[in-house]
Formats: sequence, C-alpha cells, structure tokens
Amino acid sequence: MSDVFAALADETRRALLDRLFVKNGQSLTDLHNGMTMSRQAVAKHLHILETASLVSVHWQGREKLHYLNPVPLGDIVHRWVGKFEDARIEALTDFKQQIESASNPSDASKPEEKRRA
Amino acid sequence: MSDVFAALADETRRALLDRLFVKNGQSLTDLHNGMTMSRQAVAKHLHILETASLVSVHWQGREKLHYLNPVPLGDIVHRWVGKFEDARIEALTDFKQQIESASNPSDASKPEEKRRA
DNA sequence: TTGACATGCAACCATATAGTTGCATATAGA
DNA sequence: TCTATATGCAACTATATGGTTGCATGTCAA
Repeated sequence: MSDVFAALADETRRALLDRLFVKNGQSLTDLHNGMTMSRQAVAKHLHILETASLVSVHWQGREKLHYLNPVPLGDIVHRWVGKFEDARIEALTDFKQQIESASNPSDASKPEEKRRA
Repeated sequence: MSDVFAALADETRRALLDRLFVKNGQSLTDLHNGMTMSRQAVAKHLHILETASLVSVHWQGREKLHYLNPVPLGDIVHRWVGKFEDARIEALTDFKQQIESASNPSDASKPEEKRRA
C-alpha cells in the first residue's frame, strides 16, 4: 500500500509510467517493444507497479492491458508533498534566517573540505 | 539530482524527514536518539537525504545540524504529481469507460485465478 | 592539555533487487 | 487441430542496499 515510493524509485518503472502516460492501455509486449531488457524483466517491473496500485490491469483475451492509476499517488504522495509545501512556505520566510542566525555563516558553508584535512 | 524517489523509498529516511519536520535543525546525535539502529546507519541515511538535496546541513562547531529542504521535492515530484493530477482529471471522466469498453468486463476482473489453473 | 563528545571513514556482512534464461500454459487464428 | 503469439512461473546470478563494528579525527570544556 505504501511502497509507492519504492515503485517510483526505479528509472525503468518511471519510464514505463511515462509510456503509459503517452498511450494508456498497452500490453506487456507493447511496453517491452523498444526496450533493451528482456520481456520478463519488464513484466516484473509492471507487476511491482501493479502491486503499488500505480497501474491497473485488464485482461483482454490473451493480452493483459495496463492502465495508469493516478489515485494512490494522489493519496499518498500528496500527504508528503503537502507537508513539504507547508514547510516550503515557512521555509521561504525563515529558512535562510534559521541557518544564518545559527552561527556565523561566513565559515559555515562546505566546511567539510577543510575539516579533517 | 533525480534520486529523490530513491531517497524517499526507505521508511527510515521518511521517519528522519518526519522528525525534522517536527523539529528542524537537529544534529546526528539528536536524530539518532531513540532509534534502534546504530549512529552510523543513521548517518548514512542522512547522507543519502543530503545527496538528494532533501536535507541541507550546517556545521556549528562540532555539530552538524540538519534542515529540511523542501525545494527539490517541490521541483521534481511536482512534475510527477502534476502529470498524475492531469491524468486523474481525465481518468475520473473516462478511466472506467476505457476499461469497461475495452471488452466485456463481466469476466475481465481478476481472471488470473482461473487462467492457467 | 587532556578527556569527553560529535562526527567521519573503511571494511565487512546479509539480504533485497534487477536482471537473466528456460520452460509451461493459455488464447487466436488458419 | 495445429501453430504462432502472449503471458506466467521458477531458478539462478550479480550487484545494490541497509546494516554492523572498529578506529580516526576534530571540537568543546574543565
């Protein structure tokens, strides 16, 4: 239910969602077409997307058609983005002040390169 | 730059962001406090969040303070959420029709259990 | 200056993950 | 019915990942 982030962490899966975004309702063979990896690898990725509810499937004869399902991303990610949006609003007003007032900022940026040298 | 999703894929890292959300500007020791894993494990997670630009750091003497950085999440995830939001709007009008009109839906849901039995 | 504290670095380990290949099964169509 | 097509399942491999421990280094304060 909440491994939507894990599903989105892989570049191939994001590419698959991209392709479904361009053309919804594609079969495994459709989606595998043009990719360098094996069909089974694509099938595994699609299954992960399906488990994360990011993709809904629909059998049509011997073809399994894949559809984007935007709902769980809206539900789950929105919570996070909403949080960060709230933080952003506050941040834009006091983020810099917070950091800069924490101590003298002149020697505070990127000190790792000087530390433990 | 774009492994924000990978950074968010781990539960521990989401918990760390949660803790920074509650109280911004905490040190490694602060954030490690109360966690079961080793300090070094937490340090690794924080470094991943830092690399993904989800967390900004600021040295203050011997302490490294960690701050939520909401900007890249807004930048990168917004593209995706925006996409899915667009898809959602269309979806709510024609997603069901797409699926249901693709063929006879009465025998189309969860046919895997019957197939190859 | 010395000891305690805060962090970093490196080596190591176990498991998860992304990929492969081979074979089985179901459907469509000649 | 027979063959090509579409997909699934299982075993296997290599590498990424999350975790550990040990030690080194930098900073604060008595």
